[in-house]
Amino acid sequence: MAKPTIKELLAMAPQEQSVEVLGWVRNRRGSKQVAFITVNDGSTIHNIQVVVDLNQIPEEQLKDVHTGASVRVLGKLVPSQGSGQAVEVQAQEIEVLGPADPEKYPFQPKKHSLEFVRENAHLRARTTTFGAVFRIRHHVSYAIHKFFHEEGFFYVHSPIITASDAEGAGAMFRVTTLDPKNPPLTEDGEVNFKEDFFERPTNLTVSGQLEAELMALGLGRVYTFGPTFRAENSNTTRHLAEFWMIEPEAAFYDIHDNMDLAERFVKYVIRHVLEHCADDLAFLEKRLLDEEKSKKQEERSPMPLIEKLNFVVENAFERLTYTEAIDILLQSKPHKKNQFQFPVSWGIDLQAEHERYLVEKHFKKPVILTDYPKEIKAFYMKQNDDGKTVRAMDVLFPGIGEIIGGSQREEDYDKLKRRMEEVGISTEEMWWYLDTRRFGSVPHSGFGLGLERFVQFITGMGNIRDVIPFPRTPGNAEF
RNA sequence: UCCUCAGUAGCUCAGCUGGUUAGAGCACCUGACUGUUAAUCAGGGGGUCGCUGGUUCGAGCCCAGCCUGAGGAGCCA
Repeated sequence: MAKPTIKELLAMAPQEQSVEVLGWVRNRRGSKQVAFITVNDGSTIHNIQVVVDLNQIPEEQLKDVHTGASVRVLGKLVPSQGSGQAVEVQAQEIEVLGPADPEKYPFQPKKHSLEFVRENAHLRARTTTFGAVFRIRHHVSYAIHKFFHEEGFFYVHSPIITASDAEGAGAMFRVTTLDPKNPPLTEDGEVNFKEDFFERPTNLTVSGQLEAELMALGLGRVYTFGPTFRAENSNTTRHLAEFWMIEPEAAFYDIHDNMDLAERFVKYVIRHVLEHCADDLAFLEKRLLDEEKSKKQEERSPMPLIEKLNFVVENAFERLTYTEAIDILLQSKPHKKNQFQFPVSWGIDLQAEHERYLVEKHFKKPVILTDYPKEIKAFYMKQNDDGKTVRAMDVLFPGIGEIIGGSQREEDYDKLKRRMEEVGISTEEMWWYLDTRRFGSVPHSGFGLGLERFVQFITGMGNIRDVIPFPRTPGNAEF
């Protein structure tokens, strides 16, 4: 039999059978006669209680049993005499595999601030909160693959190193093997990338979308799921320099198919987590409620975490155009009372305060905005007949803002080429992208979803650095 | 990058208008306790008050610069 995890041990019927417990000590307490050790192995949020009769187990075996130590316990699985758990392990032998000096181990059996735990990111998988978050992150990732597979989408691996710097999605990390102190120069005194590894400038990808489009125009329905890099100097609770993005792309999908897909997708994944991570969600919900006790009434969430997730699953997303959204904002109280920091008018890029008003105050549910002015959106989006707007769609969520950004793509070769020239994107370097519109072009659509923002929404974690194991942010790449 | 706030024991924090030897809870160590649930009770050890400079008879507290962190904004997913 495979070694049972604590999750499996807790589910067994206690019949005084011999069991082995492997895990990390969370806490130890007790009296002269008996000691209680709570052990966790990460398989579940629940701990198993090991009971030690001090008349039978030599003191020597217990002296290194401190919070943080790893242990192997041999014992019998019995019904618990205490009220906090159904089963427990009556210890017969305890071995400390790796001691943890209690003077130096950073975590204690008490509540720590997220800032402190974040500074100990190398050990934080051992905490209750982060165990729950990372188990949920796994289930989210699994449900994403499951959803797309069931919908007939193929998982494609887009490149991480790209030569294209035309995607316009922000500052990029240069990839080079040149000596930074002494790079080869051209006659003009510029760095000569002809001598670099790829014989041209290359960067880490900021999006797999363009490659996903190439694959979709052949495989039909595809999605990417991989790391993405942005060298922006962003210091917020919603930005990372390295994050994971999911980008489906589907041939013969128009903007409405795209919206339907996005809504189905989000609901499917949340439903999966509700079904499979109930214990972790319950803990995170309680944690959030405790945290919010110290906040003002108006800053508290309108509903508890699980209720919020059910609400998203059960209600249709509100769909409206950018133009309709601007009208609502122009009619709104904050606009009339001059309370928006950024004034509202048709053509502006919506600010966080505007999106929050629409999602949190006006509709009180997820919102999909479409048909944005072309000036504030990317070159590849399909142009509407009005000549002013493009078939973009942004899905806005309460608390975190834009969680999905997508569009129907411009499939018309001439329109796409003209737009690229207008905004100054090299049609020569992007010949391969334009080629898909020269040969057998079809309407197609797709979107990008930031995995971490999604996990933030599902777990209720306020800071994006707490939903990725080892966050990369400006000035921060330890661990 | 900009704005705001914060930095006191391993952790969470208190420290009055500048005044003598800087405090509490938790953790740790010692002891007590027949089954605990972040156990409880008694005692003990533990501090470069972020760093540098300044004002002052005297600075944890006031001033300047810097460092680090958090929240908000921009950029976006």
